[in-house]
Amino acid sequence: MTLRLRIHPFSLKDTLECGQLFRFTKVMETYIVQSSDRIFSLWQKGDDLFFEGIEESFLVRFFRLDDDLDAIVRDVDRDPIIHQAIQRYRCFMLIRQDPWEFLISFLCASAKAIPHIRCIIESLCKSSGEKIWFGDYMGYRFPEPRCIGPSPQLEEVRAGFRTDYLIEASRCVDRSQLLALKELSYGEARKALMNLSGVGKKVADCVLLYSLDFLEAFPIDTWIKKGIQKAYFDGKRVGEKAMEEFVSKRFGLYAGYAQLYVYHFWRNHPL
DNA sequence: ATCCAGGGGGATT
DNA sequence: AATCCCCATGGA
Repeated sequence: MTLRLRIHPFSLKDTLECGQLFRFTKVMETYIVQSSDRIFSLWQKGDDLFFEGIEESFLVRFFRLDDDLDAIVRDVDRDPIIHQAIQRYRCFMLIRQDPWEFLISFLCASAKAIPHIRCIIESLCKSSGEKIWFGDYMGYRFPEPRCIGPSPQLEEVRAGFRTDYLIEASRCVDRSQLLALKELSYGEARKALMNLSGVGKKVADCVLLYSLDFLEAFPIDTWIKKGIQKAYFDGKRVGEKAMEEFVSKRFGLYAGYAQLYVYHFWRNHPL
């Protein structure tokens, strides 16, 4: 059965393909998406989002339609630069993902290009077995905690130096521990995540923002760093600490949404 | 061939 | 705290 949802400023293509989500396949104009234990299909026509294989309530959480985007954008829109980014990139939605899957995915992502990250993750899922069908499309489930260990199959994933990160995370972390981080303050949760090897500030902030509802997290990667320096510091080098303080003061409680907009703004229009 | 890709860890300054 | 180097892999 096909269901429909109206979402106004919304681009399904950009939201799925912008690098926050890795497990999807495009068949014509339809996306088959896998996230946590779900597999479903989506396509967009104008302001209408059509979907199969999933209930509406899942998508409302998935695309964070439960956020008051108008209020968030109003709050974050604090200078001409972010204003411009919002105008063009507001149709990009922040996707709320499963913390375990997201953590492992971003452990694979360091110093990698997006297409290759997708290959590694697909290969990781394939290596852990468990086929799942959606119509005549066959996918693989994401490996559960404790299911990634030293093995020939894992070697075949060819994750390079990231392999040890995956093994340790699989040994030390489960979903309940990750979800429990939601009860902590942003700073405490961030510190806790950074105890894992392979998790520094950037990856910790991504996990907090994209899977644990810490909207104040503002992941700073190489692109953002360059953009902030050029746009806000007249091209001069800025220390990590100073930059963190700047973005937190400038963008406030919903800095994560600001990050989504300026990230794509600076990637697509290098200064 | 050489560089770089949504980084992180460890040592050194 | 800032800077260097290394980590393993594949694509440009």
